Amino acid sequence: MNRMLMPSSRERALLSRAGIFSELDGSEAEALRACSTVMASGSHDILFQEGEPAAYFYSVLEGYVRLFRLNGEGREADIRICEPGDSFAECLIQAGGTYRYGAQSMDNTVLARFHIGKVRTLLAQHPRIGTAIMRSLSMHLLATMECLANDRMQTAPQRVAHYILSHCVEEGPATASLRLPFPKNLLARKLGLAPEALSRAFSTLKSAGVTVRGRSIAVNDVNTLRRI
Amino acid sequence: MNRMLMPSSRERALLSRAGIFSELDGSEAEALRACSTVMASGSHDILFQEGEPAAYFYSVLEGYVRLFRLNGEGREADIRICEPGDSFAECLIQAGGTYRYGAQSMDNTVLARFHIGKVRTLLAQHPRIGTAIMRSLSMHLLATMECLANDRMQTAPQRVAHYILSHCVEEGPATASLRLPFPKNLLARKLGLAPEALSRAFSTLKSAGVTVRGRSIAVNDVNTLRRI
DNA sequence: CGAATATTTGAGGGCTATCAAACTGGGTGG
DNA sequence: CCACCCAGTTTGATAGCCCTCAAATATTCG
Repeated sequence: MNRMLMPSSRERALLSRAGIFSELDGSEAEALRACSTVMASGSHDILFQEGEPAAYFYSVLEGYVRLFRLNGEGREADIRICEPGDSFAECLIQAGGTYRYGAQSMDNTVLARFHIGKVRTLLAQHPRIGTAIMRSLSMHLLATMECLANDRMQTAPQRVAHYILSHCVEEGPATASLRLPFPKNLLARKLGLAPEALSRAFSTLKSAGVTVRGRSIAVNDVNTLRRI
Repeated sequence: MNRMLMPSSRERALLSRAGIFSELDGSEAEALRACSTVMASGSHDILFQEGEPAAYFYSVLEGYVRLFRLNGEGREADIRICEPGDSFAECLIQAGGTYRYGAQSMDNTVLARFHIGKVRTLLAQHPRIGTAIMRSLSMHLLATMECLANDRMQTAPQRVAHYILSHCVEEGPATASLRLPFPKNLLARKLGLAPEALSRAFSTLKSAGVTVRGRSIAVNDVNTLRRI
């Protein structure tokens, strides 16, 4: 299921592109890298479950990981979809103990796994690593707060419009397009919707000039979309 | 509107009870305190608006502050209700620039206001202050993620039951009680509900042995409530 | 005591989850 | 090359949940 990989130069390159490493200098990056192992996992593999003792935090190098919580019986809710460059569970460096949510690979993924205890030790010696982690935590917190606010005030079509507008690239006068990096059911999870609701949201947005074909999305008029 | 206060010994005591200060030693606490000003504000005062340049983060000493976001027109959503001991906007130490949400005092409040630039300078000299801030960020992130998951999977009565169970004190065999520290409309905001929905949730919970009188809540049987 | 503020209750409607079924596209093996 | 299969997606029907508006009732505070 999970196979360990030799740290190849390709993986070193991927790793240094991870958000945690930006703004670290050579020796800091090397010290942090020394706490990590690169690993791979297949689609649907569970990386850890809510409640397990927490030993590692992770950075996604390739693929997608979903973080979720379970309710008493059966129901589960997604909290976040992690993309390449994202890290997760680094909050346990300071709020340690056990994982507070589950993590599941949603594709063939490559991950860097950091030993929490070792990284914690590093903080005294390399304060800028602490700063890098604070930056990551801060950005996650802001993103999660925005997500919460959007859940509480936006309808499904508005959430989808917002996603499109913040990920598309302009192509011509007010037109834009976008190719989803993952299947629609992952986008639905990310937005807190059932897949059916996402599909209906897209069809609502047709009248606002949004065309969907497979993973390709085209926007006729960015300004119309913004008014949704 | 906002009046500055002399740093009295009472406020010093309040301040050291703030989450940020726990686990700091005397000199670290003193250094952090030197970046702060104590201030008071009245109910409904706006402390800052989304989009304003961010110069300070805050710790609530007394009273309650709500963090919220505005939608295009009129609608607003609450993100968090901050209680005494909580800090907010400390994520801007690393993800600085502008405030990403508004903050409004919901009572007569006493706040400590920390100058972000000064605190950022302190980090190199006192790494454990950075650790304290990381811990605060981590706990906020976990709490916000839990809130998001609960919003996505729990109904109004379930959210209220969850709130009661996590704040009540046991009194007898399986019985418990709780006194709300703030009016019900604040609880409604905290749980992402309209005040009417909170009221209806309480009345639904009557059949599970929950009695509400003003701010006092009594629970007949904790286990019944847990099964909601 | 009285005005302002909270809370409750009722009626109605919009939104989205759920279940079930039809449909799509791409890959498989014959 | 084609029939088949499968996972992902779409569509339809239904129901539950919660928001909104409006009005009645409690509470709080000065």
